Amino acid sequence: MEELTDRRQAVLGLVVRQYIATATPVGSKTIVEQYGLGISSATIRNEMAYLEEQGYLTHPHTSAGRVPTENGYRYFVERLMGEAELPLAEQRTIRHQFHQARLDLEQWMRLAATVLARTAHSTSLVAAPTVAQCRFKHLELIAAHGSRLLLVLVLRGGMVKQQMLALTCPMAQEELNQVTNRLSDLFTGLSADQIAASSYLLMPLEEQIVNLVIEMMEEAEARSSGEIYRDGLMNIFRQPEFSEIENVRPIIRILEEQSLLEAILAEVLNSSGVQVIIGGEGRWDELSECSVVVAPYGEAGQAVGALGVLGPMRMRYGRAISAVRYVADLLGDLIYDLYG
Amino acid sequence: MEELTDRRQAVLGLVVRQYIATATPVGSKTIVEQYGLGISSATIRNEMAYLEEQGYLTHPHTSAGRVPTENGYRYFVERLMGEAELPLAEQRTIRHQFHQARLDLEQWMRLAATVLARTAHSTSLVAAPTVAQCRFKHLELIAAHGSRLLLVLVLRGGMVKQQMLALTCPMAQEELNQVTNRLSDLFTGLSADQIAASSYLLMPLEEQIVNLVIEMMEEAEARSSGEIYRDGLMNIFRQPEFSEIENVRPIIRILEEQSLLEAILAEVLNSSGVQVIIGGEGRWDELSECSVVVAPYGEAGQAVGALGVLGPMRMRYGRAISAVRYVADLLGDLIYDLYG
DNA sequence: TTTAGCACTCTCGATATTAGAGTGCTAATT
DNA sequence: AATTAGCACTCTAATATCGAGAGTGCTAAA
Repeated sequence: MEELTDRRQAVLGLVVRQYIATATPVGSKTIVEQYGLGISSATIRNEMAYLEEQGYLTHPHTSAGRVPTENGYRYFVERLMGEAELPLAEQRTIRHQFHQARLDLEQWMRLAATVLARTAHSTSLVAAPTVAQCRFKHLELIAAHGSRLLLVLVLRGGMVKQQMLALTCPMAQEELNQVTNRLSDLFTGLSADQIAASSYLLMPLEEQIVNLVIEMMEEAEARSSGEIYRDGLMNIFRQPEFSEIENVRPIIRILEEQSLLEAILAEVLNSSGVQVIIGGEGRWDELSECSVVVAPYGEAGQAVGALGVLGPMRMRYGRAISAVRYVADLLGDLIYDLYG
Repeated sequence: MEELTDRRQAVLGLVVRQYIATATPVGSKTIVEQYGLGISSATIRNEMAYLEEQGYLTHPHTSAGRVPTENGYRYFVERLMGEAELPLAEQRTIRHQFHQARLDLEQWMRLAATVLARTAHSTSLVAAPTVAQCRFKHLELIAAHGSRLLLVLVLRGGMVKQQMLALTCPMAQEELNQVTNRLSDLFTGLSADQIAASSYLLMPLEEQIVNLVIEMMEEAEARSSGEIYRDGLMNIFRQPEFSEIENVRPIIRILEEQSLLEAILAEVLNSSGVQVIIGGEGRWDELSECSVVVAPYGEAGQAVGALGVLGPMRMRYGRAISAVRYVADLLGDLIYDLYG
C-alpha cells in the first residue's frame, strides 16, 4: 500500500464516505458539488482514474460513478478514517443498561448483542467466553426420581454446569453426600487433566461421576460449546445491497452455520484489539460482500470471548469499530469484576 | 363451512396439492392432464367457478389459473388431507438422534429445532418448557472472590438456576453452609408463594438470599424467561414466494421479535394436539402470508413447552403436521422420563 | 348435466427508444 | 506542467409497444 498524495487521499476518502452514505456510485461532479475541494470535476476525474489504476476504486460500467474496492475500503479504514469514540451520551446509556441488568453472564451476552446491533446498525454476534483451563471448585449430587441423579458442577470463576445421569440402581441422598464430600476434597482446585491423571481408588459409582465431570470440564474448555448470540438481522436487510434475495442467501447461511461463525470469531481470540475483516479477505468467500468488525473481550489467557458486527462492505466503520471496542471493553470489565 | 360434493372436494384437493407442489396458479387443463378425473376441462372450470364463489379459490387475474384462499387451505387441512404419519424410517432416525444425545434439556431443544427444520423443510421454533408451579428442592451457596456469592438453586424436577450476588461484606464458606442448611430445611418442597408467605425470623443475609430465591423461582415460572430455539431460516427463503425481499421482511421481524413468537406459542399451551394457523387467521397480520403448525409438549398442567414450524401458506401440511406431532410426543416422553 | 368451441382478457417476455449520467480525451488556459 | 472547459461517446434504466400464450367464461350443442 503505497503513499498517495494528499489530494488523492482526500478524493478517495470522499468517494468512500459518499458511497457509504448513499449506496450509489459517485461521480466526479457529485464530489465537486458536495464537498468542493477548489478543484474542477475534470481534475477529480483524473485523480479517480489514477485511484482506479492503483486498485482503490472501480467502475460498475463505463458510464457510472466510482465505487470503492476492498482495497479502497481497507485504505480508508487504516489511513483515512481516523479514530472515533462513541459519543459520551451513548456510552452512558449503554453502561447504564449493563449495570441495571442482573449479575448474570447470559443476560449480559444477550444485552451485548442487542446493544451492538442497535448502536452499529448491523447484525451483531456475541460468543460467550470460554476459559483456557478450568478448575474444579465444587460438586453437588442430587438424587432425582428413580435412579436418576442430577450432577451440578461449579468451576472456579463461577461457571455452573449441570447434567443428568442415569444410574444402574438408585442411591440415597446420604450416600450421595458422602461421595460429594469425598470427591470435592480430592479434586478442589484441579484441572480436568489433573483429575484424569490422578489415580485414586474409586468405587464404580464414583468412577462414573468422575468421568462425567472430566467430560463436562473439557467441554467447558472447548470452543464451540458456547452459544452464539445474535441480533439485528433486520438491520442488514434494510441495506439496499440486499434488496435482491440472492445476495441475502449467503448471509443467512453464515448466520445459521454455527461453525463458520466460530471460525471467524476464533480468529480474533488470540489477537487483541478491534479487527476489521473486509470482504472476506480471500479467506472466507461466504463473506465476499460483507465486512466484519470483531474484538476479543475478557482476560487474555484466561476467559476470552469474542464479539462483533456483520454488515455490508458499505458499513459505517467508524461507528461499528467504536461500538465494538466500547462494548468489548465494558464486558471485559464487568466479567473481571464479577469473576475476578 | 358447508358440505361440498365429492367432485368439488376432489377438484379443490387437486388444486391445493398442485399449487403446493408447483407454486404456480393451476388451470383447468392442468388438472385434466395431471390427474384426469374422467371429466372435461370445461366441467372443471365450472366447478372451479363454484369453489371460487364459495371462497375457497381465487384468481390472481382474469386469465390465470386458480390459487387457494386461506379458507381453501383450511378446508384442505381439515377435511381433505387425511392423517399422515412420518415414515417409520424417519421416525427411527429421529428417535435415534435424541437417544444418543446427552440427558440435557438444552441439547434436546436445539436438536428438536434442527430435526423439525429438516423434516418439515421449514423454519422451526422450539420454546423450552416452563413449569406451572415450581418447588424448592435444594440450595447451594458458594463463596466467590471478594464478597461475591454464587447462589445455585435446584428446583424439583431438576431445573437448575444460578445467580451471582454481591454482599456487603465477605462471608466464610462455613457460615454459608449453615445458611444453606437452615434454608434448605425450611423450604424444601415449597413453592415461591409459600416461601414468600412464610414468616420465619431471618437474618439480613438470609433475607437477601430468600428474596433472590423467590425472584428466581418466579422467573422460572414466567413464560418469556425461556429462550426460543430456531433453525432452518434458510428453508423459508428457498420458497419462490420469498424471492422478493419485501415478503421476507415481515418474516425476519417475526423471528427476531421474541414477544411475537411467544404470543403465538403461548396460544397453544393451554390446548392440546397440533394446531394449524393459516395466514394469521386475522389475529396476527404479521403472518399474513404464512402458516404455522404448532403443538404443546410435556405434561399438561405441569411443565409444558411449545414447538412448531413456520412456512409459507403453500406449505406441505401433511409433513409439517406429522413432524410436529412426532417431535412433540417424543420430547414429551423424554422429558417425562428424565424428570418424572 | 356435460362438453366443444370460441371470443375475450391479461400477463409475460422481447424489442425499441429515449433521457440522462458519467466518462475519457483533446485542446485551451493558467 | 498542471488544470480545466468542452465535447463525443458509452452505457443504464425507464418506458412504451407488441405478440404469443395461457386461461377464463359463456353459449349452444350433445
